[in-house]
Amino acid sequence: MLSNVAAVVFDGVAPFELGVLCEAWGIDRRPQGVPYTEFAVCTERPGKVTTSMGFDLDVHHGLERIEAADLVAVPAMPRDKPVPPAVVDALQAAHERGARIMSVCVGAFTLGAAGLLDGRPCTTHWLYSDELAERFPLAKVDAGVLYVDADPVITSAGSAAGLDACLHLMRKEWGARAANMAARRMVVPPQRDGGQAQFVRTPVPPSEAETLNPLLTWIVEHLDQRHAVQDLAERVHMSPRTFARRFRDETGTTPHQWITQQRVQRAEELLERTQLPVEQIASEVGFGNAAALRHHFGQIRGTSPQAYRQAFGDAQGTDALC
DNA sequence: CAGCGCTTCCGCCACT
DNA sequence: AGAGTGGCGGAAGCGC
Repeated sequence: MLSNVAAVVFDGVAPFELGVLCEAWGIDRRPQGVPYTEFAVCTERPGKVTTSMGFDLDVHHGLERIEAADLVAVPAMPRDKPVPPAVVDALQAAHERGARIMSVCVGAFTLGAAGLLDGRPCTTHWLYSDELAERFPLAKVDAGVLYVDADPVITSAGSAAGLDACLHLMRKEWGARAANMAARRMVVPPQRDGGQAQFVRTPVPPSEAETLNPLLTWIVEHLDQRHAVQDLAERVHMSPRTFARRFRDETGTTPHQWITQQRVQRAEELLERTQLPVEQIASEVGFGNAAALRHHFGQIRGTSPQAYRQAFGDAQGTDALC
């Protein structure tokens, strides 16, 4: 269930991280075929809430709004100030009744204060991961990833990684097509995988010519073919060694892993919108056989292609929007 | 699911 | 000196 989202804020909230949540959950994208979520921002005492950027919010809802939410979202808030006890109580109550809780960036500290990270794998902005581990010794902090889905508790890394976590949740609940559509409306790349490294060295490459982007889109357009690292390196006139390094710098993964992810992603789309047999989908996305597809699909998505099609497949085959 | 041959990845180092 | 490159080899991972 994912139809009602509440974002919790208190004084000093970071506007960008809150904005990420508003953008992800607060916009009606039903015309694009994305399920609707009721969304509200709430706080202990409705009214003025200060932000970290020198302007204030006027929040209309109190913490009781959380009771209706199946997802409680926590943006980045001051980690050096005590979390209001009422917020702690509300988070714990939400967790106990089975709601999902997600945090963005240092919002993880708020979850930690509510004891929600104890014994769970989690992450936060790489700058603060040591501090998080120190202050919440029972939390299993992984500093190197974009987000961690320890359902029902999802934590994400710095700022924009929150969006990746949101898209991940949409994909999980609504399927790849709805998630891709939402991503498209937000004009962000469809989805980065959670395990992707936080520390991407060249997040904004200087210019098209100095980038692997053209190669990446070429690969995606020719997914059905085999792609050896050596050939790819030649295509961009680099030695295999340099190519591998540049690839990691720009994407945060290795060529092989990246391609596998793309293949699974494409397979998802085909499972959703076509009736093609798994065998044929496997070969269209570049897996040698159906077993290979099943293997990687299971690894990355945690289900089988068949089960995925059951859950998200479009029996009518109508596909006007994508 | 095991085993085998091949590819990939990464640390190290020498060279521009 | 310092940054980027590329070859090498071993371990891990992959496809079949």
